[in-house]
Amino acid sequence: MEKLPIPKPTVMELAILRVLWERGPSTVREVCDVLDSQKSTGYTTVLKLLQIMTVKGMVVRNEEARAHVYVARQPAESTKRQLVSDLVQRAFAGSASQLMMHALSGKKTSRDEIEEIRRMLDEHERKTK
Amino acid sequence: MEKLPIPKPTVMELAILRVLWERGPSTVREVCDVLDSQKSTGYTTVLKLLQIMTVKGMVVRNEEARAHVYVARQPAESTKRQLVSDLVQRAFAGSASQLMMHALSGKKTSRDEIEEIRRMLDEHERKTK
DNA sequence: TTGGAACTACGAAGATTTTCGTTGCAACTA
DNA sequence: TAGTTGCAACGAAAATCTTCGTAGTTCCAA
Repeated sequence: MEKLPIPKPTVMELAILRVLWERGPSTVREVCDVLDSQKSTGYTTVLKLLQIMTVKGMVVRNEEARAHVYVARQPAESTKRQLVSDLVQRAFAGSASQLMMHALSGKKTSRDEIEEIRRMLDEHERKTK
Repeated sequence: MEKLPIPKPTVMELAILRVLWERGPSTVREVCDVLDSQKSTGYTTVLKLLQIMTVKGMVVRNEEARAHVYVARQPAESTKRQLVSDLVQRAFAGSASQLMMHALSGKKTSRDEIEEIRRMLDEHERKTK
């Protein structure tokens, strides 16, 4: 009954995944505490979300301890790639440069950040040569 | 009763906006035909969406003709900027370079596209100097 | 051993988004 | 004029996503 393609995370699911990526394996309580520091989120709400995410295959959990420990099943990288790719398709007709243009025109992109992007372009070109 | 901040378009709303941006002022029928070429979408579905978008202030319509003519109220640029900004915040903690990195690691970005991005970076740096 | 604290499971309410059936009207046509 | 077609309006169903109340368990401490 495995559905291989893990669906794109919803807004709340992504918020939870970010906590798991950052903290590593975490209990509902731990995820909840982090989220609460940004936006009040009820305990059972987070629990429910994690249960749903388990069914969707986004996370797996270790039930040995009384408080189950959840782990993101996909690494941050591939999920983020999926999100970007989705937006690029839906809003920019597949054009990465268009995406970049609009990212830059947004608020503050520091000089350092621009330099960082250049480094990435070099890197990327070197790798795919 | 004007709510100035136009909300972020949903998936379907964005699809419709893209048609309006591309075609310019269009009737429901025209939008519908374009959308249908990608994914079957019922006429009344598109009509309803456009009515909702009118209430939200995303589009305005000219009711002179029997078939109302809809126009996007925000230019493509600002809406796309909003979408990118939203993703950058939600998935990349505000880092444009992280966004870029994941965009590059996605599909195969052509050499030309990379060059194009470099040009944009130069441009952007020159402008904000 | 009893009571409370911390958890999971579950269902269902709320909120949002998407889809569509129906109705009524206006314009066209045979 | 009677029938047909195209359109707007509307309501409500369907599909998602988010939130939370309640019930049942387990564990610990007094």
